[in-house]
Parts: sequence; C-alpha cells; structure tokens
Amino acid sequence: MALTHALLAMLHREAGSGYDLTKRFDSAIAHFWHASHQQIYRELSRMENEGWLSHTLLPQAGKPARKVYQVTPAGLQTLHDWLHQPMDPSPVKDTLLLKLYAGAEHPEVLRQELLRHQHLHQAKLDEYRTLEQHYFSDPKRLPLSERMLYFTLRAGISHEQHRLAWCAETLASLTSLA
Amino acid sequence: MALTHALLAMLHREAGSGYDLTKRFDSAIAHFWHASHQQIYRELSRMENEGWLSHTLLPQAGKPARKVYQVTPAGLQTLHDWLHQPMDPSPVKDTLLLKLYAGAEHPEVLRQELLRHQHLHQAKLDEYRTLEQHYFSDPKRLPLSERMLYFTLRAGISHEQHRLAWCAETLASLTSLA
DNA sequence: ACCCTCATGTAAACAGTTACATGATTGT
DNA sequence: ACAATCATGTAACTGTTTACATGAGGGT
Repeated sequence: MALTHALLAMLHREAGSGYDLTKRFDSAIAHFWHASHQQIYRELSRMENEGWLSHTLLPQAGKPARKVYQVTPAGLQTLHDWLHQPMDPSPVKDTLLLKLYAGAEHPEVLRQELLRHQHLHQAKLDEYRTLEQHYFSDPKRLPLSERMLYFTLRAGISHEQHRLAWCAETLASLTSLA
Repeated sequence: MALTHALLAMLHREAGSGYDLTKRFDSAIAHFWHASHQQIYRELSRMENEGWLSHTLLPQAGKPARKVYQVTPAGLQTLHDWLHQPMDPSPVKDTLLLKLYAGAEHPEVLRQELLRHQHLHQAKLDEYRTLEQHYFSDPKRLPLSERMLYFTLRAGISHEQHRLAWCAETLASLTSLA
C-alpha cells in the first residue's frame, strides 16, 4: 500500500487538497511515482476514515471549497513505522522488454519501437537535466528535505541514461543483423 | 493487460501448463516481469474463454493431470496486433525513492536501507553476469529468439549497474552529511 | 516428523484505469 | 466559440496480492 505512504509523506511536507496532491504527483515526484486524481481522492477519504488525516474546508468565491488535508499524529506514526520496515527493491515490469521477448519474428517492428523509445528517453533526460540545473545547481547548500528530492532526481537521470545506452546498444545489434 | 501478452508470447515459444509458466516467470524472464501462479491460472482460463488458447490434458500417475495450453490462430493474431501497437515506456514506481522523499528526518534509517539495497543489487548483478557467461557467451551464434532474450538480460545488467552506482553516490553524500 | 517440489485451483482484499459528471474563470 | 485550469467527486471495470485449500512423492 505505498500510495498511502506517498500521500502521508506529501502531506507531512506540506498540507494540501486532493487537487494539490495530484499536481505534485505530476511534477515534483513524477520521475518515481504516479497516481491519478481518482485514486488520490478515494485514498484520502479512506485515510481520513482510518484516522490518519483530518481536513479543513477553505471556501472560495466561485469555486468548490478547497478540502485541505493534514496528517494526524496517528498518521505520522504510520508513516514512521513504514519507513523503518526494510523493503525489497520494487519489482520491474517492462513492456518494451516483453515485446523483445515476444517479437523475435518481427525484428523490424522492434527496431522502430526501440527508436521511438530512444527519443522518448532522450526527451526525459533533457527535461531532468534542466530541472537539475534549475533547482539543484548547488546541492550542498540545500536543506536535507530538498537534498533528498535531488537524490531521487539523480536516480531518474541515471535511469534515463542507462536506458538510452541500452537502446543504442540493442539497435546496433539489431541493425547489424539486417 | 500485458500479462495476457506475456502468456501468449511464452506459449507461442513453447506450449506448457500453468505450473510450467509460473516457473518460467521465475527464471527466464524474472528480470523484467513477474506474475504469481494465482494470476496465471485465472488468466489462462480467461484467455481460453476468449478463444486465444486451447488445452490438452496429460494424465500422470499420482499427480494431477498436466493441463497443457497452446496458442490458437486467434491468440497469435492478438499477440501480433499488440506487438504492432506503439507503447509508452512503463511508468516507474519506486518505493526506495519514495522512502528518501518521505524520510528526510531520519537519514540514518535511509542509510541502512540504501546499504541493504546496494547488497541486493550486487547479488542480482552477479547472478545476471553468471547467466550471461553461461548462456550467452557467444551471442552472434544464437538464434534470433535467444538473441532477444539476451538483449533483455543486458537491460537487466544495465539496470543493476546503474542502481548500484546510484546507491554508492547517494550513500557517499548521505555519509558526508553525518 | 517436517519441509520441498509437483500440480491444481478459489476467494477476498487491495490497487489502478477509464468513463462519467459538474460548474466557474481565464486565455486564445 | 473553444480549450485550459481550478476543484471536486462517483461508478464500473480491470489487474494484482495475499490467504486459503488439497494431495502425492521425495529428501533430511
């Protein structure tokens, strides 16, 4: 149930509404987690029922009221317990590799798909590098919570780099076959 | 629904029972996909209902009969269609990075967890390298279907390497803080 | 005696996606 | 006029995990 803990962590950093959290998933931590607004709203109600969150309604003119959630002491305890539990590396599920496995009889299709992915990974890498320069150009002077975010971005950069290299290597092998 | 296509691909390579497929998930393609036997049995029935698979019962002395599935022409068509559809890179979900994001207030806990993961990734890398030497020491002489498997293993190796390097980098930063 | 492998499955809970639904404000 | 952003949610479906369930044979 890691979505629970992602939400607890986000709200512990800063209280916010379902809408705010949706945007944070799509920006600050998009490189290692995703959740849709439907999932988020559902999970927030569930967590409030468990007693891990409470909310305050902030009315706004012309818009639905913002339902701002914050973590209760019980929620903080839950987050803390989770943090102390050792966990296995997240299992990999990779559709592109599955395609390679499935498509040995159609190497040209695979080559096209690898090329597409190569470009997508290059775009992601560029994006992450821009973020790095923009927000983390002097990491040693950042507070710890920001340093941690920087480490996750470094993981994203490293991931895209290795993927790019692997795409190139695989394309070279595939092409030399034809 | 990529489990469907994973099973089609596996059975297209070689017919087998639910039990066989469970083992293949845990060996040949463990580095890029996983499925439990419960999922597999349920999905196989569903796929047979759809007309993508058929089965033959092979009775055995003292054991339940082996229910050996094979792909029908309709199933092959489904696999083929899927292969030709371009797909986005699989989204990442990484609990370790989530922990970093969540645990800025407990760097010592994170350090321990990073160390554990470093060792786990080293073990995986060693395992993959052994496989590489054993089965793929002369990749150019392998049939295409085996070459494809080799490419997926290369991706696994690359993944473990980059993770190891990232763990080391992050541990170094974290340690220099304390 | 106890655990592992072989071999099959069901049931319940949990997680994630897709589609539906509303309504004001701001920008092109 | 049309689309995007702000802001909330429900419902149905699909996918995944965990627990339960059975039973023979082989190894320590």
